Amino acid sequence: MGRVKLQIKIIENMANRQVTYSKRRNGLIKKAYELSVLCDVDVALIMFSPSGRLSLFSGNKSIEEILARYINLPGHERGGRLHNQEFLQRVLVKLRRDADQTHQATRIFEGDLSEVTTLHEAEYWEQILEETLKRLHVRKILDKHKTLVHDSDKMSSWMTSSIALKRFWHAMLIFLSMNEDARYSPPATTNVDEFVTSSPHNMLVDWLPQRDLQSLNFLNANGFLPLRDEAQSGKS
Amino acid sequence: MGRVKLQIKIIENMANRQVTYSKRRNGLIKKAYELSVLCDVDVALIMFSPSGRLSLFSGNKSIEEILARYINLPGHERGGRLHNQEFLQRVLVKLRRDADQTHQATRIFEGDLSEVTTLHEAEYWEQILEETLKRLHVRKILDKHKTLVHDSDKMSSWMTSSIALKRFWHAMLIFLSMNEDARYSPPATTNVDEFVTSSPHNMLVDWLPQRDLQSLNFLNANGFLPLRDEAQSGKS
DNA sequence: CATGCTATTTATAATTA
DNA sequence: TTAATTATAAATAGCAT
Repeated sequence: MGRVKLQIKIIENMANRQVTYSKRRNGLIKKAYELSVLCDVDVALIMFSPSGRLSLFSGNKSIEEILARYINLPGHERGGRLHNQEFLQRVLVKLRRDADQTHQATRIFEGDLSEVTTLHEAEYWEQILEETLKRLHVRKILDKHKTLVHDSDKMSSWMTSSIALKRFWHAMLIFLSMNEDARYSPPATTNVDEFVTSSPHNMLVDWLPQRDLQSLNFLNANGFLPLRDEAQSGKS
Repeated sequence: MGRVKLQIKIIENMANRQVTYSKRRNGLIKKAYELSVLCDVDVALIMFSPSGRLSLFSGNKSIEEILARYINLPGHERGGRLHNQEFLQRVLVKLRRDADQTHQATRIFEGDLSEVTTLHEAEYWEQILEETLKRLHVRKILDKHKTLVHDSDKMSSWMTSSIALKRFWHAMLIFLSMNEDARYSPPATTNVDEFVTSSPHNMLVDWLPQRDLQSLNFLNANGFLPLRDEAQSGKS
Protein backbone atom coordinates (compact mmCIF):
# COMPACT_ATOMS: atom_id res chain seq x y z
CA MET A 1 0.00 0.00 0.00
CA GLY A 2 2.83 2.32 -0.48
CA ARG A 3 4.55 3.78 -3.41
CA VAL A 4 5.94 0.42 -4.27
CA LYS A 5 5.09 -3.12 -3.56
CA LEU A 6 7.01 -4.28 -0.57
CA GLN A 7 8.48 -7.73 -0.33
CA ILE A 8 7.61 -9.48 2.86
CA LYS A 9 11.06 -9.98 4.21
CA ILE A 10 12.94 -8.39 6.98
CA ILE A 11 13.68 -4.76 6.38
CA GLU A 12 17.40 -4.45 6.56
CA ASN A 13 17.61 -0.74 7.09
CA MET A 14 17.17 -0.21 10.77
CA ALA A 15 15.57 3.19 10.52
CA ASN A 16 13.09 2.10 7.95
CA ARG A 17 12.33 -0.95 9.95
CA GLN A 18 11.59 1.11 12.98
CA VAL A 19 9.33 3.42 11.06
CA THR A 20 7.54 0.59 9.42
CA TYR A 21 7.13 -1.15 12.70
CA SER A 22 5.62 1.87 14.29
CA LYS A 23 3.19 2.39 11.49
CA ARG A 24 2.21 -1.16 11.00
CA ARG A 25 1.89 -1.79 14.68
CA ASN A 26 -0.66 0.94 14.87
CA GLY A 27 -2.39 -0.39 11.84
CA LEU A 28 -2.49 -3.86 13.25
CA ILE A 29 -3.88 -2.71 16.52
CA LYS A 30 -6.47 -0.67 14.78
CA LYS A 31 -7.49 -3.66 12.75
CA ALA A 32 -7.66 -5.77 15.84
CA TYR A 33 -9.77 -3.20 17.54
CA GLU A 34 -12.12 -2.93 14.64
CA LEU A 35 -12.49 -6.65 14.42
CA SER A 36 -13.19 -6.95 18.10
CA VAL A 37 -15.93 -4.38 17.87
CA LEU A 38 -17.43 -5.22 14.53
CA CYS A 39 -17.68 -8.90 15.18
CA ASP A 40 -17.75 -8.96 18.93
CA VAL A 41 -14.77 -11.19 19.28
CA ASP A 42 -12.18 -11.43 21.97
CA VAL A 43 -8.86 -10.43 20.58
CA ALA A 44 -5.54 -10.47 22.31
CA LEU A 45 -2.50 -9.12 20.57
CA ILE A 46 1.00 -9.18 21.98
CA MET A 47 4.03 -7.80 20.25
CA PHE A 48 7.63 -7.55 21.17
CA SER A 49 9.61 -5.16 19.12
CA PRO A 50 13.19 -6.02 18.29
CA SER A 51 14.25 -3.71 21.04
CA GLY A 52 12.19 -5.77 23.40
CA ARG A 53 9.43 -3.31 23.89
CA LEU A 54 6.04 -4.68 24.53
CA SER A 55 2.91 -3.62 22.79
CA LEU A 56 -0.37 -5.18 23.45
CA PHE A 57 -3.97 -4.90 22.71
CA SER A 58 -7.06 -6.65 23.78
CA GLY A 59 -10.60 -5.97 22.87
CA ASN A 60 -13.55 -6.71 25.01
CA LYS A 61 -11.64 -8.46 27.68
CA SER A 62 -8.28 -8.09 29.23
CA ILE A 63 -5.24 -9.78 27.91
CA GLU A 64 -5.07 -12.03 30.89
CA GLU A 65 -8.64 -13.02 30.57
CA ILE A 66 -8.14 -14.02 27.02
CA LEU A 67 -4.90 -15.77 27.71
CA ALA A 68 -6.52 -17.62 30.52
CA ARG A 69 -9.31 -18.62 28.27
CA TYR A 70 -6.81 -19.80 25.77
CA ILE A 71 -4.78 -21.64 28.32
CA ASN A 72 -7.81 -23.28 29.81
CA LEU A 73 -9.01 -24.59 26.56
CA PRO A 74 -9.81 -28.23 27.01
CA GLY A 75 -8.82 -29.02 23.49
CA HIS A 76 -5.23 -28.29 24.10
CA GLU A 77 -4.13 -31.73 24.82
CA ARG A 78 -6.36 -33.12 22.19
CA GLY A 79 -4.91 -31.13 19.39
CA GLY A 80 -1.71 -32.99 19.88
CA ARG A 81 -0.11 -29.93 18.54
CA LEU A 82 -0.41 -28.12 21.76
CA HIS A 83 1.95 -29.79 24.00
CA ASN A 84 3.06 -28.87 27.36
CA GLN A 85 -0.15 -28.56 29.20
CA GLU A 86 1.78 -28.33 32.38
CA PHE A 87 3.69 -25.40 31.18
CA LEU A 88 0.51 -23.67 30.30
CA GLN A 89 -0.92 -24.46 33.66
CA ARG A 90 2.06 -22.96 35.31
CA VAL A 91 1.62 -19.94 33.18
CA LEU A 92 -1.91 -19.66 34.32
CA VAL A 93 -0.94 -20.00 37.91
CA LYS A 94 1.55 -17.29 37.47
CA LEU A 95 -1.01 -15.13 35.85
CA ARG A 96 -3.23 -15.61 38.78
CA ARG A 97 -0.61 -14.72 41.24
CA ASP A 98 0.46 -11.60 39.51
CA ALA A 99 -1.98 -9.35 41.12
CA ASP A 100 0.19 -6.42 40.39
CA GLN A 101 -0.90 -5.31 37.05
CA THR A 102 -1.00 -1.81 38.17
CA HIS A 103 2.63 -1.58 37.51
CA GLN A 104 2.20 -1.70 33.85
CA ALA A 105 -0.69 0.65 33.80
CA THR A 106 1.25 3.01 35.94
CA ARG A 107 4.10 2.86 33.59
CA ILE A 108 1.79 3.85 30.86
CA PHE A 109 0.39 6.64 32.93
CA GLU A 110 3.79 7.94 33.70
CA GLY A 111 4.55 8.67 30.16
CA ASP A 112 5.47 5.57 28.34
CA LEU A 113 2.76 6.13 25.85
CA SER A 114 4.63 5.38 22.73
CA GLU A 115 3.71 1.78 22.95
CA VAL A 116 0.11 2.43 23.58
CA THR A 117 -2.48 2.69 20.93
CA THR A 118 -2.87 6.35 21.45
CA LEU A 119 -4.67 7.42 18.36
CA HIS A 120 -6.90 4.47 18.22
CA GLU A 121 -7.71 4.83 21.81
CA ALA A 122 -8.57 8.40 21.21
CA GLU A 123 -10.88 7.33 18.49
CA TYR A 124 -12.31 4.61 20.57
CA TRP A 125 -12.81 6.90 23.48
CA GLU A 126 -14.56 9.37 21.38
CA GLN A 127 -17.06 6.79 20.38
CA ILE A 128 -17.47 5.51 23.86
CA LEU A 129 -17.88 8.90 25.33
CA GLU A 130 -20.19 10.03 22.69
CA GLU A 131 -22.37 7.04 23.00
CA THR A 132 -22.44 7.27 26.71
CA LEU A 133 -23.13 10.90 26.63
CA LYS A 134 -26.06 10.36 24.39
CA ARG A 135 -27.46 7.85 26.75
CA LEU A 136 -26.72 9.84 29.78
CA HIS A 137 -28.12 12.97 28.26
CA VAL A 138 -25.11 14.74 29.51
CA ARG A 139 -24.71 16.55 26.29
CA LYS A 140 -27.54 18.69 27.32
CA ILE A 141 -25.88 19.10 30.62
CA LEU A 142 -22.69 20.27 29.10
CA ASP A 143 -24.51 22.82 27.10
CA LYS A 144 -26.47 23.99 30.03
CA HIS A 145 -23.41 24.27 32.07
CA LYS A 146 -23.76 21.71 34.69
CA THR A 147 -27.38 21.18 35.14
CA LEU A 148 -27.61 17.95 36.99
CA VAL A 149 -29.34 15.02 35.54
CA HIS A 150 -31.83 13.97 38.06
CA ASP A 151 -33.97 12.18 35.68
CA SER A 152 -33.99 8.84 37.30
CA ASP A 153 -35.68 7.14 34.44
CA LYS A 154 -33.05 8.13 32.00
CA MET A 155 -30.30 7.19 34.34
CA SER A 156 -31.90 3.91 34.96
CA SER A 157 -32.28 3.03 31.37
CA TRP A 158 -28.71 3.88 30.75
CA MET A 159 -27.37 2.10 33.72
CA THR A 160 -29.24 -1.03 32.95
CA SER A 161 -28.08 -0.90 29.41
CA SER A 162 -25.38 -3.42 29.74
CA ILE A 163 -24.09 -2.63 26.31
CA ALA A 164 -23.14 0.87 27.17
CA LEU A 165 -21.78 -0.42 30.39
CA LYS A 166 -19.74 -3.05 28.69
CA ARG A 167 -18.28 -0.67 26.23
CA PHE A 168 -17.38 1.74 28.89
CA TRP A 169 -15.85 -0.95 30.95
CA HIS A 170 -13.94 -2.31 28.07
CA ALA A 171 -12.75 1.09 27.18
CA MET A 172 -11.29 1.36 30.61
CA LEU A 173 -9.64 -1.96 30.31
CA ILE A 174 -8.15 -1.22 27.00
CA PHE A 175 -7.11 2.20 27.86
CA LEU A 176 -5.45 1.26 31.05
CA SER A 177 -3.93 -1.79 29.52
CA MET A 178 -5.24 -3.10 32.68
CA ASN A 179 -4.42 -6.69 33.06
CA GLU A 180 -6.58 -8.01 35.73
CA ASP A 181 -5.78 -11.55 36.50
CA ALA A 182 -7.66 -14.61 35.63
CA ARG A 183 -8.44 -15.96 38.98
CA TYR A 184 -11.95 -16.60 37.96
CA SER A 185 -12.38 -19.20 35.36
CA PRO A 186 -13.49 -17.92 32.04
CA PRO A 187 -16.72 -19.22 30.59
CA ALA A 188 -14.84 -21.73 28.50
CA THR A 189 -17.74 -22.64 26.32
CA THR A 190 -15.16 -23.06 23.72
CA ASN A 191 -14.39 -25.69 21.23
CA VAL A 192 -10.97 -25.65 19.86
CA ASP A 193 -10.43 -27.14 16.55
CA GLU A 194 -6.90 -26.57 15.62
CA PHE A 195 -4.36 -23.93 15.24
CA VAL A 196 -5.45 -21.53 12.62
CA THR A 197 -8.33 -23.74 11.91
CA SER A 198 -9.70 -22.09 8.90
CA SER A 199 -6.63 -20.48 7.56
CA PRO A 200 -6.60 -21.64 4.01
CA HIS A 201 -3.36 -23.07 3.03
CA ASN A 202 -3.18 -21.20 -0.21
CA MET A 203 -3.72 -17.98 1.58
CA LEU A 204 -0.55 -18.47 3.50
CA VAL A 205 1.19 -19.51 0.39
CA ASP A 206 0.09 -16.37 -1.31
CA TRP A 207 1.40 -14.35 1.52
CA LEU A 208 4.74 -15.86 1.45
CA PRO A 209 7.18 -14.62 -1.12
CA GLN A 210 8.32 -17.41 -3.24
CA ARG A 211 11.77 -17.44 -1.86
CA ASP A 212 10.36 -17.65 1.60
CA LEU A 213 9.46 -21.24 1.31
CA GLN A 214 11.60 -21.64 4.31
CA SER A 215 9.03 -19.75 6.29
CA LEU A 216 6.36 -21.83 4.74
CA ASN A 217 8.12 -24.90 5.83
CA PHE A 218 8.52 -23.47 9.24
CA LEU A 219 4.86 -22.74 9.47
CA ASN A 220 4.06 -26.13 8.23
CA ALA A 221 6.41 -27.75 10.65
CA ASN A 222 4.72 -25.93 13.45
CA GLY A 223 1.30 -26.87 12.46
CA PHE A 224 0.23 -23.59 11.03
CA LEU A 225 -0.79 -25.08 7.82
CA PRO A 226 -3.83 -27.21 8.22
CA LEU A 227 -2.87 -29.23 5.23
CA ARG A 228 -6.22 -30.68 5.06
CA ASP A 229 -8.39 -31.07 2.05
CA GLU A 230 -7.63 -28.26 -0.27
CA ALA A 231 -4.13 -27.84 0.93
CA GLN A 232 -3.19 -31.12 -0.52
CA SER A 233 -3.46 -29.96 -4.04
CA GLY A 234 0.04 -28.88 -4.87
CA LYS A 235 -0.17 -25.20 -4.39
CA SER A 236 3.37 -24.12 -3.92
CA MET B 1 -12.39 -0.19 2.24
CA GLY B 2 -15.54 -1.50 0.89
CA ARG B 3 -18.36 -0.11 -1.08
CA VAL B 4 -19.36 2.01 1.83
CA LYS B 5 -17.69 3.33 4.89
CA LEU B 6 -18.44 1.07 7.75
CA GLN B 7 -19.10 2.33 11.21
CA ILE B 8 -17.06 0.62 13.84
CA LYS B 9 -19.85 -0.86 15.82
CA ILE B 10 -21.10 -4.35 16.16
CA ILE B 11 -22.59 -5.72 13.00
CA GLU B 12 -26.09 -6.65 13.91
CA ASN B 13 -26.79 -8.92 11.01
CA MET B 14 -25.44 -12.28 12.00
CA ALA B 15 -24.60 -13.43 8.52
CA ASN B 16 -22.78 -10.28 7.64
CA ARG B 17 -20.96 -10.41 10.90
CA GLN B 18 -19.79 -13.89 10.21
CA VAL B 19 -18.58 -13.02 6.77
CA THR B 20 -16.85 -9.93 7.97
CA TYR B 21 -15.25 -11.83 10.76
CA SER B 22 -13.95 -14.41 8.43
CA LYS B 23 -12.50 -11.89 6.07
CA ARG B 24 -11.07 -9.55 8.61
CA ARG B 25 -9.65 -12.33 10.68
CA ASN B 26 -7.67 -13.47 7.71
CA GLY B 27 -6.64 -9.94 7.03
CA LEU B 28 -5.55 -9.43 10.58
CA ILE B 29 -3.51 -12.58 10.62
CA LYS B 30 -1.91 -11.59 7.38
CA LYS B 31 -1.02 -8.21 8.79
CA ALA B 32 0.38 -9.80 11.88
CA TYR B 33 2.43 -12.14 9.81
CA GLU B 34 3.78 -9.36 7.65
CA LEU B 35 4.68 -7.30 10.65
CA SER B 36 6.45 -10.17 12.30
CA VAL B 37 8.54 -10.76 9.21
CA LEU B 38 9.16 -7.24 8.06
CA CYS B 39 10.18 -5.96 11.42
CA ASP B 40 11.33 -9.11 13.07
CA VAL B 41 8.97 -8.85 15.97
CA ASP B 42 7.35 -11.52 18.04
CA VAL B 43 3.67 -11.37 17.55
CA ALA B 44 1.04 -13.39 19.25
CA LEU B 45 -2.55 -13.07 18.20
CA ILE B 46 -5.42 -14.82 19.83
CA MET B 47 -9.02 -14.52 18.78
CA PHE B 48 -12.18 -16.04 20.02
CA SER B 49 -15.07 -15.75 17.70
CA PRO B 50 -18.51 -15.27 19.19
CA SER B 51 -19.16 -18.91 18.58
CA GLY B 52 -16.17 -19.67 20.71
CA ARG B 53 -13.88 -20.78 18.00
CA LEU B 54 -10.25 -20.08 18.45
CA SER B 55 -7.96 -18.59 15.93
CA LEU B 56 -4.43 -17.73 16.60
CA PHE B 57 -1.24 -16.68 15.08
CA SER B 58 2.30 -16.25 16.19
CA GLY B 59 5.41 -15.33 14.35
CA ASN B 60 8.61 -17.20 14.40
CA LYS B 61 8.12 -18.20 17.99
CA SER B 62 5.37 -20.28 19.39
CA ILE B 63 2.45 -18.78 21.14
CA GLU B 64 3.60 -20.25 24.37
CA GLU B 65 6.99 -18.68 24.07
CA ILE B 66 5.55 -15.29 23.52
CA LEU B 67 3.05 -15.66 26.28
CA ALA B 68 5.79 -16.75 28.57
CA ARG B 69 7.82 -13.77 27.62
CA TYR B 70 4.91 -11.56 28.30
CA ILE B 71 4.08 -13.16 31.57
CA ASN B 72 7.61 -13.07 32.78
CA LEU B 73 7.93 -9.38 32.27
CA PRO B 74 9.67 -7.98 35.29
CA GLY B 75 6.94 -5.54 36.03
CA HIS B 76 4.46 -8.22 36.63
CA GLU B 77 5.64 -9.63 39.83
CA ARG B 78 7.11 -6.65 41.40
CA GLY B 79 5.25 -3.75 42.74
CA GLY B 80 6.27 -2.38 46.06
CA ARG B 81 3.25 -2.48 48.16
CA LEU B 82 1.94 -5.73 46.95
CA HIS B 83 4.27 -8.07 48.67
CA ASN B 84 1.51 -9.66 50.57
CA GLN B 85 -0.17 -11.56 47.87
CA GLU B 86 -2.19 -13.70 50.13
CA PHE B 87 -3.57 -10.82 51.97
CA LEU B 88 -4.47 -9.28 48.70
CA GLN B 89 -6.28 -12.39 47.77
CA ARG B 90 -8.30 -12.22 50.90
CA VAL B 91 -9.10 -8.64 50.23
CA LEU B 92 -10.29 -9.54 46.84
CA VAL B 93 -12.50 -12.24 48.15
CA LYS B 94 -13.96 -9.92 50.62
CA LEU B 95 -14.48 -7.21 48.14
CA ARG B 96 -16.26 -9.56 45.91
CA ARG B 97 -18.40 -10.75 48.74
CA ASP B 98 -19.23 -7.20 49.48
CA ALA B 99 -20.08 -6.71 45.90
CA ASP B 100 -22.49 -9.57 46.18
CA GLN B 101 -24.08 -7.97 49.14
CA THR B 102 -24.44 -4.89 47.09
CA HIS B 103 -26.17 -6.99 44.56
CA GLN B 104 -29.48 -5.98 45.89
CA ALA B 105 -28.55 -2.43 45.20
CA THR B 106 -28.94 -3.36 41.63
CA ARG B 107 -32.62 -3.42 42.20
CA ILE B 108 -32.40 0.28 42.48
CA PHE B 109 -31.50 0.41 38.90
CA GLU B 110 -34.05 -2.10 37.90
CA GLY B 111 -37.05 -0.57 39.45
CA ASP B 112 -37.13 1.57 42.47
CA LEU B 113 -35.19 4.55 41.41
CA SER B 114 -35.95 6.86 44.22
CA GLU B 115 -32.83 5.83 45.97
CA VAL B 116 -30.02 8.10 46.84
CA THR B 117 -27.45 6.05 45.14
CA THR B 118 -28.76 6.63 41.72
CA LEU B 119 -28.79 10.33 41.92
CA HIS B 120 -25.48 10.30 43.51
CA GLU B 121 -24.08 8.22 40.74
CA ALA B 122 -25.66 10.45 38.19
CA GLU B 123 -24.06 13.42 39.74
CA TYR B 124 -20.76 11.76 39.98
CA TRP B 125 -20.82 10.56 36.45
CA GLU B 126 -21.55 13.94 35.20
CA GLN B 127 -18.45 15.22 36.81
CA ILE B 128 -16.37 12.40 35.54
CA LEU B 129 -17.60 12.69 32.06
CA GLU B 130 -17.29 16.37 31.97
CA GLU B 131 -13.81 16.32 33.28
CA THR B 132 -12.73 13.69 30.89
CA LEU B 133 -14.33 15.39 28.03
CA LYS B 134 -12.55 18.56 28.76
CA ARG B 135 -9.28 16.82 28.79
CA LEU B 136 -10.01 14.76 25.78
CA HIS B 137 -11.18 17.76 23.85
CA VAL B 138 -14.10 15.74 22.83
CA ARG B 139 -16.39 18.56 23.55
CA LYS B 140 -15.14 20.15 20.46
CA ILE B 141 -15.68 16.93 18.70
CA LEU B 142 -19.24 16.73 19.77
CA ASP B 143 -19.85 20.17 18.49
CA LYS B 144 -18.07 19.56 15.29
CA HIS B 145 -19.86 16.35 14.76
CA LYS B 146 -17.23 13.79 15.14
CA THR B 147 -14.00 15.30 14.11
CA LEU B 148 -11.39 12.99 15.34
CA VAL B 149 -8.87 14.08 17.85
CA HIS B 150 -5.58 13.13 16.48
CA ASP B 151 -3.56 15.50 18.47
CA SER B 152 -1.32 13.07 20.16
CA ASP B 153 0.18 15.66 22.42
CA LYS B 154 -3.14 16.49 23.88
CA MET B 155 -4.02 12.89 24.16
CA SER B 156 -0.77 12.21 25.78
CA SER B 157 -1.13 14.91 28.33
CA TRP B 158 -4.56 13.69 29.07
CA MET B 159 -3.48 10.12 29.33
CA THR B 160 -0.73 11.00 31.66
CA SER B 161 -3.11 12.86 33.80
CA SER B 162 -3.61 9.96 36.04
CA ILE B 163 -5.99 11.76 38.27
CA ALA B 164 -8.71 11.95 35.72
CA LEU B 165 -7.98 8.43 34.79
CA LYS B 166 -8.12 7.14 38.25
CA ARG B 167 -11.33 8.86 38.95
CA PHE B 168 -12.76 7.36 35.88
CA TRP B 169 -11.48 4.01 36.80
CA HIS B 170 -12.78 4.18 40.28
CA ALA B 171 -16.10 5.25 39.08
CA MET B 172 -16.22 2.13 37.01
CA LEU B 173 -15.20 0.00 39.91
CA ILE B 174 -17.90 1.29 42.11
CA PHE B 175 -20.44 1.25 39.44
CA LEU B 176 -19.67 -2.25 38.43
CA SER B 177 -19.69 -3.46 41.95
CA MET B 178 -23.34 -2.64 41.86
CA ASN B 179 -23.88 -4.28 38.59
CA GLU B 180 -25.16 -7.77 38.55
CA ASP B 181 -23.40 -8.80 35.45
CA ALA B 182 -20.93 -11.11 37.05
CA ARG B 183 -18.86 -11.26 33.96
CA TYR B 184 -17.69 -7.78 34.39
CA SER B 185 -17.80 -7.12 38.03
CA PRO B 186 -15.00 -9.46 39.03
CA PRO B 187 -12.35 -7.61 37.09
CA ALA B 188 -13.44 -4.47 38.77
CA THR B 189 -12.68 -5.73 42.18
CA THR B 190 -9.68 -7.56 41.01
CA ASN B 191 -7.28 -4.76 40.79
CA VAL B 192 -7.51 -3.86 44.36
CA ASP B 193 -4.26 -2.08 44.40
CA GLU B 194 -5.32 0.44 41.89
CA PHE B 195 -8.69 0.45 43.44
CA VAL B 196 -7.74 1.38 46.91
CA THR B 197 -4.35 2.82 46.39
CA SER B 198 -5.27 6.02 44.78
CA SER B 199 -8.79 6.30 45.97
CA PRO B 200 -9.31 9.35 48.00
CA HIS B 201 -10.69 8.15 51.19
CA ASN B 202 -13.68 10.36 51.37
CA MET B 203 -14.47 9.55 47.82
CA LEU B 204 -14.73 5.93 48.71
CA VAL B 205 -16.83 6.76 51.69
CA ASP B 206 -19.19 8.60 49.51
CA TRP B 207 -19.40 5.86 47.02
CA LEU B 208 -19.89 2.98 49.27
CA PRO B 209 -23.32 2.33 50.61
CA GLN B 210 -23.42 2.58 54.31
CA ARG B 211 -23.40 -1.08 54.89
CA ASP B 212 -20.16 -1.28 53.06
CA LEU B 213 -18.34 0.90 55.48
CA GLN B 214 -17.41 -2.38 56.95
CA SER B 215 -15.31 -3.21 53.97
CA LEU B 216 -13.95 0.25 53.93
CA ASN B 217 -12.81 -0.14 57.45
CA PHE B 218 -11.40 -3.46 56.60
CA LEU B 219 -9.35 -1.99 53.87
CA ASN B 220 -8.27 0.91 55.91
CA ALA B 221 -7.33 -1.21 58.84
CA ASN B 222 -5.05 -3.15 56.62
CA GLY B 223 -3.35 -0.21 55.13
CA PHE B 224 -5.07 -0.39 51.83
CA LEU B 225 -6.23 3.10 51.88
CA PRO B 226 -2.92 4.78 51.38
CA LEU B 227 -4.58 7.99 50.50
CA ARG B 228 -1.90 8.87 48.12
CA ASP B 229 -3.78 11.57 46.38
CA GLU B 230 -5.31 14.68 47.70
CA ALA B 231 -7.01 12.66 50.35
CA GLN B 232 -3.69 12.51 52.09
CA SER B 233 -4.93 14.84 54.73
CA GLY B 234 -7.68 12.91 56.36
CA LYS B 235 -6.46 9.48 57.08
CA SER B 236 -9.08 7.95 59.29
C1' DC C 1 -20.36 -20.91 5.14
C1' DA C 2 -16.18 -19.69 1.97
C1' DT C 3 -14.90 -17.36 -2.76
C1' DG C 4 -14.83 -14.27 -6.63
C1' DC C 5 -15.84 -9.75 -8.16
C1' DT C 6 -15.62 -4.62 -8.23
C1' DA C 7 -16.13 0.04 -6.25
C1' DT C 8 -14.34 2.38 -2.46
C1' DT C 9 -12.15 3.05 1.56
C1' DT C 10 -7.73 2.35 4.10
C1' DA C 11 -3.13 1.59 4.95
C1' DT C 12 1.29 2.86 4.12
C1' DA C 13 6.26 3.39 1.44
C1' DA C 14 8.50 6.90 -0.22
C1' DT C 15 9.10 11.58 -0.14
C1' DT C 16 9.08 16.02 1.62
C1' DA C 17 8.94 19.69 5.16
C1' DT D 1 14.99 13.38 13.27
C1' DT D 2 10.38 13.18 13.46
C1' DA D 3 6.18 14.66 11.53
C1' DA D 4 3.10 15.58 7.33
C1' DT D 5 2.01 14.60 2.47
C1' DT D 6 1.22 11.90 -1.50
C1' DA D 7 1.02 8.32 -4.69
C1' DT D 8 0.04 3.48 -4.71
C1' DA D 9 -0.85 -0.90 -2.99
C1' DA D 10 -4.15 -3.44 -0.01
C1' DA D 11 -8.11 -4.50 2.25
C1' DT D 12 -12.77 -5.08 2.16
C1' DA D 13 -18.38 -4.16 1.99
C1' DG D 14 -21.85 -5.47 -0.63
C1' DC D 15 -23.27 -8.90 -3.90
C1' DA D 16 -23.47 -12.96 -6.39
C1' DT D 17 -21.87 -17.99 -6.47
